[in-house]
Amino acid sequence: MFLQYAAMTFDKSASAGYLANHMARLFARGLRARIEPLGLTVGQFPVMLELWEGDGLTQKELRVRLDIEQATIANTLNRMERDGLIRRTRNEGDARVQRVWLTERARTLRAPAYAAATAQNAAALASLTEAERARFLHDMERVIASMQESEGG
Amino acid sequence: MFLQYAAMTFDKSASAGYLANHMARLFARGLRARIEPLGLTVGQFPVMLELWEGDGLTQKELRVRLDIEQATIANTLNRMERDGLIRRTRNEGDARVQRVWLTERARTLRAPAYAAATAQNAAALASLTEAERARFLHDMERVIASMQESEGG
DNA sequence: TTATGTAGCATAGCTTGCTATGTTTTTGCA
DNA sequence: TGCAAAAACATAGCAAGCTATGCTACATAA
Repeated sequence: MFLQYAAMTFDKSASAGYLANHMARLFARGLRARIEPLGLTVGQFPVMLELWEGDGLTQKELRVRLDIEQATIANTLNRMERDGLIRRTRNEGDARVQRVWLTERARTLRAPAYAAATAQNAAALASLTEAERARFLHDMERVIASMQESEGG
Repeated sequence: MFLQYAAMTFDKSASAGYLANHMARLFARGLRARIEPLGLTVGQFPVMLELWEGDGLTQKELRVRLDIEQATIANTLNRMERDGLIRRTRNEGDARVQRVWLTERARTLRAPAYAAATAQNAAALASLTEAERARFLHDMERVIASMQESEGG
C-alpha cells in the first residue's frame, strides 16, 4: 500500500529540482530589478563577472567557464555588443578565434553591479546563520558536481 | 585593505544566486533529456504535476501555485493545448474564468514522468546523505521564503 | 600537396521566463 | 441603474536557455 502510494504521488516541495527552479527564478527576479537601472540583464551578468576579472577572453573560454551552450553565449555576446558593453577582436594567429573586451562604460558598472548582487544574496540568505550559509553554498556545489558528472559520463 | 579587496572582487562560487542559477540549469538539462521521450517539456512539467493531483483548476490557481507570471502560464497552456495535453473549458457562472483539464494521453504519462523526475533528483543528490538531503531541501525552502517576503513587502 | 576531419563561431528556430498592454466580464458604488 | 474599477485572460515583444545545422579556418594524414 505504501509503495503504491509513493509511486502515485510526487510532492513538489520535496523535489530538489522543483525547488531549485523556483529558487533560481526568484534570484533572477530580484537581481533583474536591482541591475535594470545599470542597463544590465541577468544573462549578461555572469559574462560581466568573468570579464571584470580580466577581459580578452575568447568565446570558448567564456562558454567553458559559464557552462552554457555555444549558441547561448554567441547570442548573449551579440546583445552585449549591441548594448555597448563589449567589443570583439579577431585573434592574430588563428582567424577562427575572437577575443572579448569590455568597453569603458562596462568597467564603470563593476562596483554598483557587485553591490546589487551582494544585496540580492543577502536578502535571499537572510534567515540563515553564517554557518548555515557556508554549508548551503557547499551543498549546492556538491549537487552541481554530481549533475556534471552524470552529464559527462 | 581587506574591505577594499572585498569591494573589488566577487567570487561567483561564493554567490548563492550564481550557484542557484547553475544548479537549476543542470536540473533542467537532465530532466529535459529524461522527459523528452514522453513528449513533455520542462516548462510543462510543473503544470502537469498540479493537474495530475487534480485537474479542473483555473489559470489563476495554476499561476498562484506555481509562482509564475500570468502571461507565462497563458503561453504554456497554449502550447500544452496545441500538443494535446490539456483542454480548456469556460466556467459557468463567470465567463472570464477557464478551467484546465487533462487529456487521456496526459494521464498516461503520470507514472513515467514521476520516475523521470525521481531519477533526476537522485542523480543530483547522489553525494548527499539522507539527512543532508532533507536539510538541503529545507534550506532551499527557507531561501525561497525569504525572497518571497522581500518581493511582497 | 591534397583531401578529410576538427575547431570556433554564426544562425535558425524553438521553449520558457519576463514586462507592458489590450479585451472582456464582473463587481461595487454613487 | 449606470459607470468606473477590478479581475481574468490574451497578446506583443524581449531575453536567455536549448538543439540542430552551416560556414570558415586550421590541422592532420595519406
